[in-house]
Amino acid sequence: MNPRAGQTKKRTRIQAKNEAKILEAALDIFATFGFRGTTIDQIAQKAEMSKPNLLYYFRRKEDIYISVLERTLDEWLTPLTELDPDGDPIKEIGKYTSLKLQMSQNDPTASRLFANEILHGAPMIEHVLKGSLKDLVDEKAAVIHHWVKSGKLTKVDPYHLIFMIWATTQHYADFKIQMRAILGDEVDQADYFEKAGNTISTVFFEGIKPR
Amino acid sequence: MNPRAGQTKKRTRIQAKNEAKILEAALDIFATFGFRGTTIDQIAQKAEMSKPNLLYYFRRKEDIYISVLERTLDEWLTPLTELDPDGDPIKEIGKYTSLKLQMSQNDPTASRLFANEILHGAPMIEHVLKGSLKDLVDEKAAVIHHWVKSGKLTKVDPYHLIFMIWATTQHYADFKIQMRAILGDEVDQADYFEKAGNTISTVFFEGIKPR
DNA sequence: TAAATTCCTGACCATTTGGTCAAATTAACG
DNA sequence: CGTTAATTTGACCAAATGGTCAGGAATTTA
Repeated sequence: MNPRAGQTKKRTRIQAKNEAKILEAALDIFATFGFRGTTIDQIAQKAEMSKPNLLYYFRRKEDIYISVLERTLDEWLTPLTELDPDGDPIKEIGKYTSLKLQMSQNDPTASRLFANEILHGAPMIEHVLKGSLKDLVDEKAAVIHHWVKSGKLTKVDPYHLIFMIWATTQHYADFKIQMRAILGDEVDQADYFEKAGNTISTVFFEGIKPR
Repeated sequence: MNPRAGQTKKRTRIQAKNEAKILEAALDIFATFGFRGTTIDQIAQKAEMSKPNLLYYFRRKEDIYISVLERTLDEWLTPLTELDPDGDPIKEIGKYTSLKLQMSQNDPTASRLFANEILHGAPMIEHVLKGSLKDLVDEKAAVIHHWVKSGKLTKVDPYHLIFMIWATTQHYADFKIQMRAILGDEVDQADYFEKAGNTISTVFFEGIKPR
């Protein structure tokens, strides 16, 4: 019987193993080629199984895509949840930025997957953006707003500050190819992301106008 | 006879009109759905002509895509060329940032088109990135480096500073849907980009650490 | 106006691709 | 071991899609 038909039947070992294998392969392919650019055959090949067998676990291409998105979303939102209202503002924002940059370094596919989805109008995850993401951002924007009010930060709009952090850090995952075209293999060296982090925090904290 | 077969025959009025119509329609569609996500039929419908007629002007889907990319590339690089080595560094970078942000506001499709292309590995424009783009960036990075050396700017890496400017400004085109999900219709108001610009220049110039 | 050229279209084709299905194979279990 | 359920596969289908082509309509040119 099809495993996804019988709601929450007991999950077999084989089932768990194959589903994981599929999702792992799918993340890579979807992140590179987008939803429409990806074929089921590609995923099946990368997951080392036949197409009908893959479709035995996920009935439709869309099901795989949604599963991959959901799986990555949690991980993606975690860093922001850790922004501590009681911590030192500069340190907290520094930690957050650094964490996001690390994610761009260690798991660029996740970033590219979302970039693709959003660029194409976010047809599958719009409700998440308007739901849990918006709630989380609203909450943390309030925290930042409070920091600004109490004079611990320069007067900036909290939302746009968050957008700036997202933009700069995710850029290192999404546009890495452009960076490599300009800087060469340097972008694959170990100290590249360190340099990036230094520049980002210098600009964010001090600004480029000499004091 | 097919207009693209006879190299540089005299361009007809009809030809010029239809080619422009096609490229305009194609920009929109390609920017939204990416190369593989776009069908020739979609472009033909938006350009108000039949598919065979469209293929009379551009023999292959790829030809349209490349034309659209090339057409937008020049416009895209212009602002950076205007960074004046003899101007005031803060003013020059402010002008550049503001110009790029304006482009995200007025022509977000162009930004999305490139984002798509680069996300997918830049298969069509890699040579441009490694060529004229790299040259231009190298040149302007040298200018910024000089500004830093002479103490007119905080000590930052020129390349990463340029990347930061690209990231923050283009984010307002590429991720507008996410912003709208979080902020609502505010993002379509006239003063939204003004607020964005203010935040960006405050952070870039002053930093978020209070003086 | 008549010939030549450009422009346009409906019909058509080959390939790709998402998805199905019956039947074979393997694993699980009493 | 034998029965039952889960897994895998090759063959197949229908729709979508990139692209072709012969010929008709419109436009330019002589």
